Amino acid sequence: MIDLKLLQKDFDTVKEKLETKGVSQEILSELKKRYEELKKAKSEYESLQALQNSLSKQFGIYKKEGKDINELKQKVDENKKKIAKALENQREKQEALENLAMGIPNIPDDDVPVGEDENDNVEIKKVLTPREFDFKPKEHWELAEQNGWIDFARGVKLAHSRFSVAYDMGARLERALINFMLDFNRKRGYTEVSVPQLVNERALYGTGQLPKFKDDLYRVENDDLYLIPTAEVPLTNLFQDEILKAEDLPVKMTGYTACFRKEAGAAGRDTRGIIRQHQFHKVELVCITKPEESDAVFEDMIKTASDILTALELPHRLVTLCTGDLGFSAAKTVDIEVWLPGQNCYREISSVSNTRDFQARRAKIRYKNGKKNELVHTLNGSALAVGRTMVAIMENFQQEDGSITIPKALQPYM
RNA sequence: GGAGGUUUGGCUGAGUUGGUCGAAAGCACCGGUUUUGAAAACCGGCGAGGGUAACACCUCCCAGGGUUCGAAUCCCUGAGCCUCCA
Repeated sequence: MIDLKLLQKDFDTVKEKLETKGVSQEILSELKKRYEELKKAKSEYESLQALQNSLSKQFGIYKKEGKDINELKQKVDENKKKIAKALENQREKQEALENLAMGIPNIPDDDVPVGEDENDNVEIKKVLTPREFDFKPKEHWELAEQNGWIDFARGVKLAHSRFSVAYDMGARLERALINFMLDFNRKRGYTEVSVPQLVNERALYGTGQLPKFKDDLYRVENDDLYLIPTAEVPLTNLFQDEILKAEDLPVKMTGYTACFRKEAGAAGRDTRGIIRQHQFHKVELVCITKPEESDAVFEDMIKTASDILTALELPHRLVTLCTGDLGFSAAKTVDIEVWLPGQNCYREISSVSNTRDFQARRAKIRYKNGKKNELVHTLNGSALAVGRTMVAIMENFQQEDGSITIPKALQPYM
């Protein structure tokens, strides 16, 4: 959630920043109005409550002393009615505010390039040079089927479209990659954490998937739980409602989970292959930091993800997302795109975001800064998406006959 | 699935004949005195959120509802933990 005090104090700056993310001034004015209304409703309720409290105290004293309480009782009853009204009003205002505020995206950092969509993203650098092919490289689904690594038809039979089955070397490669990545991250100082892959609504509000992106989540009806779309959700919410000790920061975690997404808005995109599946595997990084350290940690996370690709000999590039392409919770995001010779383009394989205090405010994650409690910064990033790494290995390591070699770094894991 | 117990501040733990209880006490922690230094001892401070220039004030004793002028304390519903039975 954005800082409503900041909105009230410095409306123009917030407005200017959020306009680049597609939020209209009208919505922000409305938000500010509702915030002010809530404050007013709150103070009305509280002064009535204060009166009630002091009358009640008096009531007790009168009774003890045997004084006549009829007059007092009448007063108190009247006030009670007012309180009920004021409380209802306050609740209405609170709800009205939250309904709006929870749907407002994070404010982009100052150094995020302003732009409309992915075409305005800014490349930072390329790492490793793509290999020259003396034959026409195939796309991964062709290679996967030819080698018997992935069975698309049977995935559909078991569930529905966008599900697949990995066999033999395909399944082993997936497992090897998970282990390789977790070890790699662990050596970089990230603690391995294994978390639930079903979470409650509160957690999804905390990281910002709800209320806006409900359509993209799988929900377990009977227990009112959701399948996680990314390990960011459980890993970040591990600390919801907590006040961390300054000396325990930064918390650096890595975790492997399956991820589940309905891909509601992606009809027709990437329908072939395993680029976009309803269930995929991902090794995630999540960090909780003091505000002043989050930039450094952000860089460390990007470096870690990039270094995994380098270790796997996969050419890639780093791209700063422009304001229009920035996700809901992110103040700044750097995507890592891996080179896919079969598709002849770079495709996203990791996305590292600093959400600043946006998620921390929603999930109430704070730390003790001296005497004061302050919101932490939370960051998340993939390191890496396992399925897409498999795609990249297949396409980059394919031979003319369609066979695939395994990157040296991965061989001990196979 | 059935029966019972339990849930209090960072921890331990009082408080359950409803009133001045946001809550005793101890530990931990912070500051001071003392000390060459440390320990011990003594003195003081010490939950969280909102609100304020600072006070005041409001809210929170698992969560949500209810009874009452007034609830940590009574009633209902739910959750977590524990024990017993199936």
